Amino acid sequence: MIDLRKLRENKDYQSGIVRKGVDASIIEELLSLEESCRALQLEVEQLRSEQNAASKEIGMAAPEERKEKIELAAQLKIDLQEKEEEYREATEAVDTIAITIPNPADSRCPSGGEENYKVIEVVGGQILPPPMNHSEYGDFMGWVEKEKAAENMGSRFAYLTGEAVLLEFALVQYTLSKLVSYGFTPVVTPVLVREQMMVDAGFFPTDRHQVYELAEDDLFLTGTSEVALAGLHRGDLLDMTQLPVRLGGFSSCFRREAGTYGKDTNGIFRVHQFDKVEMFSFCDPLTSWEELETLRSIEQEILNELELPHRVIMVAAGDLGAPAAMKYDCEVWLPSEGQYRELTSCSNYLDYSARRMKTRVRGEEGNQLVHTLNGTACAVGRTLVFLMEHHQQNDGSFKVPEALQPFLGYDVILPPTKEI
RNA sequence: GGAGAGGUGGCCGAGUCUGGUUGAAGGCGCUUCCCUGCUAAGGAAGUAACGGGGUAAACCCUCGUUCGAGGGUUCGAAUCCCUCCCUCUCCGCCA
Repeated sequence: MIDLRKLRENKDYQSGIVRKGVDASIIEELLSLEESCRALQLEVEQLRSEQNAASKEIGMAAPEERKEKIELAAQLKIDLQEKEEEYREATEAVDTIAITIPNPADSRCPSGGEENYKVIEVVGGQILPPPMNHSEYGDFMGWVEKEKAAENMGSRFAYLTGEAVLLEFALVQYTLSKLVSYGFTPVVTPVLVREQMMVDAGFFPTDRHQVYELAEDDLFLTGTSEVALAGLHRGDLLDMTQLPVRLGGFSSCFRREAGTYGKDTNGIFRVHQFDKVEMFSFCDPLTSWEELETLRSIEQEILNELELPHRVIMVAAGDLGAPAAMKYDCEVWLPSEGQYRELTSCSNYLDYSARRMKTRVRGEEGNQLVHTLNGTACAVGRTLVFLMEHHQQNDGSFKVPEALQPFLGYDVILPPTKEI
């Protein structure tokens, strides 16, 4: 949720929203609704104050005076109820719009859409494609089974088999131990959440169409453990000494991938279900930008140790999700496609999600909302895609990156020997 | 799934039957001060959040809201009624 007070007092705040693609007229409308709402609030509160006072008198009054006083209070109540109804409608009108307004983009974000990103850093080269692309190599190694998956589950599903599974768990182990060394608490999160949790984490109403819903039970399958991680401190008042609260969530992630028909149909680059280790931070509002840099550096450290050439881009304002004020994408070079593709990302939500969740920190001058940030530590399936292209050898074997070797047990995986 | 008990401030815990001066006793914790070689112990005071308005501004004034959530009854609800959520105990089922 945006800060309505800031919205009316701060022009930059407004323009940050416009840069996200919201029509300025909507903001104008919201502001005028909000103003009349406050005027009504004042009236309601004055009436209620009178009514409260009248009621209080009754309690103290002598029995013979009561009848008269009750009649007076009853009339006040009728007036109050009328005004309250007006006020209720006004707040509803404000809320309906306010909940859809995205967090303003930070002024440092480039303007524009998907194409207007700014390259922050490039690490490693743009190497030539290996003999097999990730999809072919997955078949070759017997690591990915998509045909049966298509029959049983539909498109965009896959079975992961053989050493790929061992690689998956090595990746998870490796990532989690790295996060622990940075002070993250590992968390295995539930993947089903209530609607309100989706709203509070900043995903609803904007991204509702991307989420699987279990209508019978009013639950939603999360597309990232971030949702449940955020909920770990919903409604809490934290101590400054606790911050940052760093959580490393592991969970399967479910995404409908609506509107991506025909896109990335090869292999397991884009599937409905994958496992992910996610970083989440509840942070002191004063240091959240530093925290964002920390998340980014951890992501890059992981990419470097997995020996994946990549670049970091700052996502343009118009391409940011609703809750993010700024976002870095780490894009890894995908040799078979000859382009950089997103593998991880991290963003600073500032107080957008915290406001909905009412997660606060006790401060010297009153309590304030915390800032929340999140970043991908390891999106396992997609990481495998890049590993399969970058570490496949000419003889078909797979060279295990050194960082993973302790967690896997060997340094090379040989192709399966053909059965006759 | 069946039967019962319960959700009160940072925490614990009264109040609910018998609705009114209870934003809520008491305790713990915390803050400030006093006392004391130091510490501990002891004494005094203070200590909810959120929202609106006032103000140049405010830790200042004022109003409102909040006793799991949302409705209802009433002049007035922590207290009565309804719905939902959650926790605990017993039974059943179960990886």
